[in-house]
Amino acid sequence: MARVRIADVAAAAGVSPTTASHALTGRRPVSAATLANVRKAVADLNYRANAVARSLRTQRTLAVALIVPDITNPFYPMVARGVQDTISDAGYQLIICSTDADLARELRALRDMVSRAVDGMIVSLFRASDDDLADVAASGIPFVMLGPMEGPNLGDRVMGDDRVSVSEATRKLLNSGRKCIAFVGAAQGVGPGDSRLAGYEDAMLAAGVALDPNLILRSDYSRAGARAATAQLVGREPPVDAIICANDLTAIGVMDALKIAGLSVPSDVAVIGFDDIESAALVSPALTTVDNRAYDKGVVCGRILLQRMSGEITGAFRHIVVPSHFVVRESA
Amino acid sequence: MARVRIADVAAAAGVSPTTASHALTGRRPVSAATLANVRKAVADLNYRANAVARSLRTQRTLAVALIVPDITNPFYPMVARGVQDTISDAGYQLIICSTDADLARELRALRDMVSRAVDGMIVSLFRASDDDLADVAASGIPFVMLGPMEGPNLGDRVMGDDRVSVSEATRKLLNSGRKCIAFVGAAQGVGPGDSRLAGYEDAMLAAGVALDPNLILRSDYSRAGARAATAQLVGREPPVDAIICANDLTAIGVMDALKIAGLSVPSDVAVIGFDDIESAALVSPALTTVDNRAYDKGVVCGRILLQRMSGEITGAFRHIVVPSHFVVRESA
DNA sequence: CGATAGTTCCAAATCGATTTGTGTCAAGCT
DNA sequence: AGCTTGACACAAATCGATTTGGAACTATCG
Repeated sequence: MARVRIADVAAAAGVSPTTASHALTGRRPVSAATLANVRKAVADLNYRANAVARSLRTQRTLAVALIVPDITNPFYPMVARGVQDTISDAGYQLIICSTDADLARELRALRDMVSRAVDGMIVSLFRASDDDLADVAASGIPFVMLGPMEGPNLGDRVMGDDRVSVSEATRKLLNSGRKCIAFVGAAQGVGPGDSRLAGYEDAMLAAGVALDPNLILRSDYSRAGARAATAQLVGREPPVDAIICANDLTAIGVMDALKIAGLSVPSDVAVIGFDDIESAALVSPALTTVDNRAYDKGVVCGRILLQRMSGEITGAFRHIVVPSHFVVRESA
Repeated sequence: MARVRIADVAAAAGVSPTTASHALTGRRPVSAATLANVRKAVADLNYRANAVARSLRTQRTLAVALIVPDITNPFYPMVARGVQDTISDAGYQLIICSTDADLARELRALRDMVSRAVDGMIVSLFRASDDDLADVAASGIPFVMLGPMEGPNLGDRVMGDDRVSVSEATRKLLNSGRKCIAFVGAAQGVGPGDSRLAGYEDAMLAAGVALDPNLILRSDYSRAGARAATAQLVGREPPVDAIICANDLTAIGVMDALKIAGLSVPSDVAVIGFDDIESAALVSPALTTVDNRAYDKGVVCGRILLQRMSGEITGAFRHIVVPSHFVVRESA
């Protein structure tokens, strides 16, 4: 129960703590006999170095923090997996903090991770302001921002090309002969909805179609919210024959409403989502959507962070775009 | 960039580090004037206590580790949320480690968390053996096991009543007149499938129905696997008129196969899943299933751990069962 | 043989906080 | 006045590892 210290190991091996440390870390050479003795003592006593003490001395924790708005949103676990697969070979542990998209919790997580002296951070914030990130930057801990948000140039940034990919999806609908295309999104400034709406607008304008504000609805990324919003779209003249949605849950809610209204997808109305969550392939008709490449984004974040932490790259912050894939299924 | 230490704060406030520490921790009283000076110095210098140094001295990290097989399985993020909501008020940070149900990673995570001296652990293991947990127990760190697995009495345990609830679900099918009920599960010893199968068997035997080995299929918890397995069930005589599944994904795969075979759910065949994942409500027909209460299990784990860490409970380990809910939708 | 280089090991300093032991001073009480 | 008590501040020890600066000892070589 009483923890074994390196001094105990050293005593058992008949050497000084210094030598035991050198034997275990390989920082300086020790004789083969000493090495064997120390190894044996470690095994006999079941010694595990105290990472807290080591970190204090070495000024490294071998830990990377991932701060996300909501771990139950399937996007983030997939990001986490990408990060972990990337950094764990270099010996880093991933610490995941979920903040519930709550400002106080976001701030607390940021402060706490700085205080715990993690070696690097990957942050995806919904509410925190630039000043809060400035605090992190001031601490000298390298960090990567994940998400579409604009912001100060305080660290590296990894983002999707939401705007471009939604624009392309919209163009495809136009090319396939859809005439009246609506967009169901989120309140302004909340999450990634704005850039997706911008993509929709880009494509419409590029095709010479005037934007109709009545075809742009605000929702809240939820299935129920989308269902309610869609009610406003049915029965219009000319009839809406395609709907672009800010995310997959919205698209599923839209399809609920269409079914209730007696419209069939995709023959009457085409529907396109965003994210490619697992459910997208499960609903009927299966959802045509845009894969946001969560895993790959995690990998990219992990890689940049590794390079920053090792000093391999310094100076100017990178802005890396991870392009999305269009996933064609049945709904469009 | 150079980190601010408490000595710097003390200097700025014109007191000794000792006094600064007392002012900040409240461990001993200080004069109002001193307190104000120290607070001001903290604000001016933007001081954040180094948690590593503090942990070394206090022998507490205020961190709890959650070790799970796969963070992308929606069950575990929900558990994480329950844990976090429970422990964060007490000042604990949650550290989530995903092990990919890989033995080497499970061991590494266990060792690493012991080495990092977390104050408590919640572990859900797929592969690791009892000895490995014995190491954790030997370290004196309290831990809670989450999952249905049998095992040594080394720590507190939180589990579902999978067997009972599947048994009840099966009984309901029998009561509603289903005659030929199959079970699609997983390979023996992998995950929670065994106890669910046992529940199926309990109900069948209790109803005086002999078990037919041909009605018990092994799959792998995946949609595709279940689809393939189900092929063996169609066209039998007497026809299978109900299928109990080890989890929801399996159930969804089963429904895929039934649709292909031209059978309708639930009129020809009733289907029941387990877990109540988000997709369960999204598929068509919506899946009747058993809610495994991930969030509540997280809360229970967190509560027990808090009590152990505070010394509020000691001695004999608890075995807590979190009963499941039957969720009736359209498929049965 | 003496100088030099190379091994091998140890004592002590260090990381940055908290905690213990002690001293000082002023107020309260007999 | 003398004694006790409490408030307040500081110096030094402490947590458990790593790292620095030598010391001791052994080979090698001219």
